[in-house]
Amino acid sequence: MEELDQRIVQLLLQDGRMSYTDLGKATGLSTSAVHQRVRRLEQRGVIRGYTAIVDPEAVDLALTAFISVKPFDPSAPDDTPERLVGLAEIEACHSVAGDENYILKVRVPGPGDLEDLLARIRSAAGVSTRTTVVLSTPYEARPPKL
Amino acid sequence: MEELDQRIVQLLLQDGRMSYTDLGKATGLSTSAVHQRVRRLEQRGVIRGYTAIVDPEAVDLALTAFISVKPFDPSAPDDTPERLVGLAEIEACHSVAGDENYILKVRVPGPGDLEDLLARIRSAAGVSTRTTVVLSTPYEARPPKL
DNA sequence: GATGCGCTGGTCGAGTTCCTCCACAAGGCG
DNA sequence: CGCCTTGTGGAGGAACTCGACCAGCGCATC
Repeated sequence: MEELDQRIVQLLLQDGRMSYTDLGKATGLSTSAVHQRVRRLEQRGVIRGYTAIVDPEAVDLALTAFISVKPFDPSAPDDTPERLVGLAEIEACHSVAGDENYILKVRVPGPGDLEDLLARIRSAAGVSTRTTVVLSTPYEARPPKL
Repeated sequence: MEELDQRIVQLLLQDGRMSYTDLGKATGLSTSAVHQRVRRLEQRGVIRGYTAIVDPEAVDLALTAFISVKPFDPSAPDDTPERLVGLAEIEACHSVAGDENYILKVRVPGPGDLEDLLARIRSAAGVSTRTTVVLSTPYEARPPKL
């Protein structure tokens, strides 16, 4: 990816609502040119979308946890992600190397909901779980430096 | 938080670039009223910012990993997050319950960079590390359901 | 080595839409 | 009643978006 696109992406990572006009000023391009490039980045899949960064506690999702997941039957075909995709509390699902197969990042209002969620995960995917509760998060969702 | 704010936040989680006019149509409020509410949400810290969601591979950050971190000296005052905040490869830092003290989420171009980063983490924070490499991520950064 | 063609990626301008601020109204509440 | 909060509506200015046009470049053709 070339220099200009990279700078545009960098700027949009830092402020996803920046206007095309400002992006143009920051990159030395005209508004239309920037707009065109952003559209291309979007349809190439480099930019997958935009979102607000929200304080989880303010929306009643005070409890974050990582759940490591391992199928009961390692020989069965592994469709864990599809089985879990319907659980909205799961923010992310990573397939990982190591003892367990997947790491899930989940957010729930409180401990009771976590207990409930764990039961639903186990029954939906046929897996055993190991949960690591997040006590606090010093930082999160930092934009990467390109 | 009341119903209307919640719906606005929900919409902005799904599309961080939605215009105030559209937010108004979706919530039945006038453009000005929505704008006012969003501003309040921002300055109350409910909305911390906006960002583009970018395909990591497209920006040469193909390797994601979780690094669990534990100080060499458990009795020393723990300022690990501050010591690591300067390392741009670290996307998130969570203090967790369990055997280790923190879980870091990091992104680097490749294995060599991970090795290098681990060395920098250890020397900067005086910690031992255990890293879990992400093989693939079925989904990530899903907007929570409010 | 020129000529000419198509492609890519840029500027410019104009019409439309959106943002943003302000004045004012409607509803709690002491 | 007065005050605070939260809405509405409108107007001026800024931003978006589209089309027309242009410059550079690769390349087949003469």
